[in-house]
Amino acid sequence: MKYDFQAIEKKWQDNWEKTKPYAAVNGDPRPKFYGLIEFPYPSGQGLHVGHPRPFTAMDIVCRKRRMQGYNVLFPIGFDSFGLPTENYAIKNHIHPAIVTRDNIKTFTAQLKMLGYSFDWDRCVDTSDPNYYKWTQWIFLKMFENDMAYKTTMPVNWCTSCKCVLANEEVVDGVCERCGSPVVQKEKSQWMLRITKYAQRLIDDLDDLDYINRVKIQQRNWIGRSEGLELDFKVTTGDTVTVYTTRPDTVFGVTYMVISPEHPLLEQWKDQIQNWDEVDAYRKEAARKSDFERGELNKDKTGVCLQGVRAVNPANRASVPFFVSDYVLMGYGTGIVMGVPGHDQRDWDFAEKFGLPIIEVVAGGDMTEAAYATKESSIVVNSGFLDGMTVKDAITAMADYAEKEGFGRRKVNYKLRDWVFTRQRYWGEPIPLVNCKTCGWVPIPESELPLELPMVDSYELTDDGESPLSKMTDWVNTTCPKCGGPAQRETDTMPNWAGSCWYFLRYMDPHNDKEFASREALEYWSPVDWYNGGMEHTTLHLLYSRFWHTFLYDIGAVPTIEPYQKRTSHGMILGEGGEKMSKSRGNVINPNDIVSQYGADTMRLHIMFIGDFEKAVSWSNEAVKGSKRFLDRVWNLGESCSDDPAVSAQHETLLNKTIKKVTEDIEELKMNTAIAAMMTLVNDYTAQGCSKGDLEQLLLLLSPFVPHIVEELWERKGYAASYGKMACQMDWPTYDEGKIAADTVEMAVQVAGKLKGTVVVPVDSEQDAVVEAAQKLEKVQRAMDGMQIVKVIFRPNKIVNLILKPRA
RNA sequence: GCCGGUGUGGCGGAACUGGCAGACGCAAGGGACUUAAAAUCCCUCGGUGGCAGCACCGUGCGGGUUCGAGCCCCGCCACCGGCACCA
Repeated sequence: MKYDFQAIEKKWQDNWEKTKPYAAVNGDPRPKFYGLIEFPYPSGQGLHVGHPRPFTAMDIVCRKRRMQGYNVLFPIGFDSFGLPTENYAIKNHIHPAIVTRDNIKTFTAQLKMLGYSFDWDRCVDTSDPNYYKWTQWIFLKMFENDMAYKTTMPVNWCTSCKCVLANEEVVDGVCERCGSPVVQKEKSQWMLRITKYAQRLIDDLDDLDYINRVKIQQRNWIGRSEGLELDFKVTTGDTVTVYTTRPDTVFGVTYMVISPEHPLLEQWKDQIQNWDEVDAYRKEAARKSDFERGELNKDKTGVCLQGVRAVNPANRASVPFFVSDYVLMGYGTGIVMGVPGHDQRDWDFAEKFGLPIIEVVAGGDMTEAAYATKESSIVVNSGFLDGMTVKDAITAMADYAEKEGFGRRKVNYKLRDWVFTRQRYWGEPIPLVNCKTCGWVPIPESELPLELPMVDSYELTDDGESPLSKMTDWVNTTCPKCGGPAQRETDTMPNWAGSCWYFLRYMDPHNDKEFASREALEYWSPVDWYNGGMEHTTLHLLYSRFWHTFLYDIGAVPTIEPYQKRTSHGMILGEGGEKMSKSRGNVINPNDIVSQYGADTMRLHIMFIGDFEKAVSWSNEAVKGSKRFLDRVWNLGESCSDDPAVSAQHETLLNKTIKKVTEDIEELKMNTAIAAMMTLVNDYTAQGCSKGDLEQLLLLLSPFVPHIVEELWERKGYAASYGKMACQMDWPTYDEGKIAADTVEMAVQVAGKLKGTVVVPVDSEQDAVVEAAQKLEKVQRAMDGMQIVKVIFRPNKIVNLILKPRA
């Protein structure tokens, strides 16, 4: 017998809409639980099958928490600024605000259709001026605290679209949209000093319950390294500084290299005898994109600076100076010491330019390749360092350099400051004006939000300036400080801005005095459990940790870290295990699954499909199994007896199942939790069940498949007798005593090979089990002509008989 | 190259702390019901040999530790994700 899921799901969704059983209550005396999912970008394609995976998982966790007595905040919103909407708007000549409004409508309907227990009254939308007012406010706080600054830097420029592209829009060196080459172009940009927080963003990870790969990826991205800054005297009369993590190899320096972008080159112009050649090389390097420089990295290029030499501070040797693009301006000092013996890049360079290669750590073959040393390798050819291990020599050289005054210990990070501006329309306006006399001046807080003007054309300009730059009425304003003429900043914030703090707004979404009240922040902070995609680990997750730590420093939020726990889900792939994409035609639309099988089946199946953390491929065929399971549950409602007690025959399995489901949900092992419930249902179906048995099952199922559960809960009269919906009941508890059976089945092995099992009383002694085991036919056969020399015995688990031939 | 991760039936996946490999589901085959089909229900379902009892083999490959290894150790291979001239 099939159930009418369409009618049932509609009925309960309407009910929840009216009765709001999932509303979070600020200041409630119950313990709080804040569960968070990454709010979706409301794209024109609507909800993707990838969304329900994390959403359903957290919905289950939150529904269970409510049943466990928590005051749960499980909010939803929309991250609605961004490029796809803007591009769609350009193509179809519809204003992005309208596109966004329509898309949010679609998303809202789809999310409600899946029965999530969101508190819809707290919904936020990052492109709503009431929201981005506070995004701008936080930016102004950053500006006030010297965390935002403007600088000129190269950006990606599409030669065909004549516009600036975000890094994410550059794929393999070409424009994602038109396939034209992307080149670098200098532009003035607002930057955020995330590097100031590099160390804290590493250190504060220690106390957080993040899955390990997230922590590792963030640490690697920040890229802390400990080393030494070393000063080298140069024949130009200057002293240059290099950064090295390997001061033990200073005696192996045979040349120096400076980055083509280094400003010092310009200063040395008159002393470089082959300046024309050097200058040509610089210009060539400038033309290359980062991508080309990276791609062509195998073949080293460079030019020797004629007339410039450096002196090795360790051994007074004079070494040549080169310019080469394998040295990056953005890391360290833009100058490196060349140690070809122990760095493969330096080795390649030395080979190409015929430079000497000195072995300073024993163990390798310098004619073949650089020798990658270990901490325990021994230093040679290095004066006072000779005979030391690499590890000791690093310390010894650092001490020596500091004592002699030509070096300092130094920590470096790979993390760069955050380029915070986009030359686009559909983003938060930056609330600053540029005044000839006062410089950059923030607009007064009372004028926030600085709203995006409605422009006639939000299309891109030829010169790469933001579409806002053409809005002269809007651009030209007066300086808030001196009252003189001034211009507004016309770039907007990147799409990561709004998501940096949205979880704070959920705590107090309608507040028009502050981004959230102190009481709300103190009550709900921090987010207890945040689930999201691995692809956001070094972007959104890191950015929002940075903002939050900054907000803590200025006293705006009560905790240092925003999220106590972070988990991550795997991707849903198409049928063949390939990424879902329009071009492959393998995109699964959740709508189709819901209309064919119902929301409960969709929810159940997306959880049952596999290990939550791993990528899985979707199978339309397999969905049927989940539907069949729900049909069987429905049938139990028709067939169960009226007995309100849990029946003895199901007691053990039921208690085991409650334990399994209770524990598995906490580890997001929804697949095994569901498997356990399937086993229970199979047992109920085969042996029949009572109303009491069914009641417990429904409570367990309630977070997973809420619609069918509420319907059965009502029909079978539980709702009437308790006066509550199933989702408002207490979570079922289990009794360990009822899980433990009187007897246990133990494995019997002979010489490690399984021969059978014996059923014995729990906690049987070794002798009794061995005796029982020897009665097994297979054991007897194996023992023919043998005697027992040893018995391995693990109570209630296994007995293993070790035999040898009878003498 | 570096850092993570993964590898188990035809498929998705289970397996506690080293203790009965393959739970649960899909597909497949056989049967029941049906005029028939769908749905539902029952049975089989890692491989090889055998009518069968049963025997042997089996968790990417090669070694090792152990009474016992999918799980631990050493050495490989393949795939996935991230970073990548970061000195």
